[in-house]
This record gives sequence, structure tokens and C-alpha cells, in this order.
Amino acid sequence: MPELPEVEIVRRGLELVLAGQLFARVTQRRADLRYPLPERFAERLEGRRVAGLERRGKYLLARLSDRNVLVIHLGMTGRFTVNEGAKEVLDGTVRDRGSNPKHDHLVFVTGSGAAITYNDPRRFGFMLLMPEAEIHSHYLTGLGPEPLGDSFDAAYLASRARDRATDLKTFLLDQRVIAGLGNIYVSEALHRAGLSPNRRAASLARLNGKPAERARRLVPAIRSVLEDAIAAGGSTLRDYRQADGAKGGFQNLFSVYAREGEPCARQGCRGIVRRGINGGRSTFFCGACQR
DNA sequence: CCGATTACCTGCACGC
DNA sequence: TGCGTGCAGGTAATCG
Repeated sequence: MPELPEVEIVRRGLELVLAGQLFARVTQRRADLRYPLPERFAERLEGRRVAGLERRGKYLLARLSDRNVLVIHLGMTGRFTVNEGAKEVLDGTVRDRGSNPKHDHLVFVTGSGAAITYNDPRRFGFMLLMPEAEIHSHYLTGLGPEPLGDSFDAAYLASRARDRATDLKTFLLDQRVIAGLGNIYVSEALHRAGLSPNRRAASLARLNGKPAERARRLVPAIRSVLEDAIAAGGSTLRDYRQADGAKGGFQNLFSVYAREGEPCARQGCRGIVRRGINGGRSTFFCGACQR
């Protein structure tokens, strides 16, 4: 599911019910997601307060009152839903969130009685619990800059791309280069920038001798796509939901993603959206206006 | 180091 | 109806 915009929407939704709250009760229904859940997971959360919810790339970070951090990654199908009535959730009498209850792996009950359920059919998501100091000093250190932050700019992109032989799309999916882009938003950003997913990443570095000319186009394209997607509540293909169960709206605003065969949305372009493969994953692009 | 491929896991859409 | 195939927002291990 979830790329940066979806994770950000989830963060905002969880913040409303979790910030400042106690983990009163944590129920764990299986031992592992993608990785084994932390040892004594529930007992290390219960009684701790959530000091704040942050996002780094596609990671959610819940800072706890005991200076540990709950690190959460939603994988492809991880989903949090919030219910006000904890008892009904634990009883299993609350349903109808549009997800299969057999994949409800964790339930977090807060001090004020809200229940937050983590559901993840494919279990590509994971959760870690580690001291605050460790996440910044080594766990997340390999991640690239936040695309909506100040340190992400054309000069940075161009310098990272300079010696890369891989194609532009695969390059942008690399979380060490930029944190938070995934398959949808790379396709959309490349379309906005008018750049082909198949050109070599290194070609960002210069154009006609001018440094970073293409990178200069790409940066605002990436930023605007992410901002628009956040404003629309993220993109729902199938699994993704906001914390209140609502679908996102950005899938209705896709220019190329999942629109193979449709006319290019760019004003004045007569191209047809095509599907290609980069790094083994589907890419959607217009061969006419993306060069 | 780099780049390409495969694995991980379940659900769903599709063709037969 | 059922069965096989391929594909799906993710990362990470492995192999050249």
C-alpha cells in the first residue's frame, strides 16, 4: 500500500488517538509479521505513554515515555484502524472495516479506551522496539533525505545520480537516495517532470553542459505529487485505508499509474499511457511527452 | 561496490 | 465451480 503520503495520513490519524496516551493493553495474535515481533512486545509497551508520532520516509516512529521508539513499517498491506470501543474490538464483535479479521495481528488499547487494530494480510510489515538513540545513530541512517524537506534539492539528486548506470525509475525507488517514494509516486512524478523512466539515472546530472537541468525539473514534480496526494488523503488501490476506514482519493487523480491504454493527461499531449517494466516492477508512462 | 533477480505472503482477477 | 497463472503500495538476501 503505503508510500510516503499514505504513511503520513496514517501518522496523522494515529496521532489523534495516540499522542499523549498510555498503552493500556496490547494484544498480540501471532509471533511474527515480516520479522519476529520484539521479545515481550506487549509488556514492553503496556504502561508506556506515547510522547509523539513521527514519520521518516515510509516508517512510522512512535516515541515512548521510556525513551524507546516503536518503529513501524506497513509493508504492502499493513493497515491501522481505530475504533473507539476497545471491548467490542477485543471481543471481535466489531467488524465491517472492510478487512479480513483473520489478519488482525495486533490490537493496541489506549488509556482512554480506544482500540487500534493492525491488520496485514501479506505480513510484509514489521515492528521494532529500540532505544531512541539507536534509530538515528544506525537504524535509519541509510535512508535518503525527506523529499518534502529542505535538504532534498536538485544539486543533491544530481550528485547522487552522477555515476549510476541504472534507469531513472529504479534509482528513484531506492530509499537510500530518497526516502518515501514507491511505485505509484515515482511513475506520477516522472510524468509531471516529463522524464522517461527508462533513461539512465546519470542523465539527471547534466543537460547540454548545464548541471542538474533535469534534476531541477524533477524535484518540484516529486514534491508536488506528494503534496497533492497527502491533500487527497493518499491513494487506495485495495488495502490502504485512513485510520477511520476511509479510502484515499488520489487514485482518482492519477495521470499515468494503472492507466495503461488511456490518453495521456498532459494538456496538448496526444500520447497513450504505456506500461513497462523497470527493476521487475510495472511502470506507467507516456512515451510521447516523457523523454 | 553495483545491478539484476528472487524470495517473502496472501488475495484477487483472469482465462480455461 | 475450480484450478492454474500472474500481479499487487514493500524490503532484503543472493548471485554474478
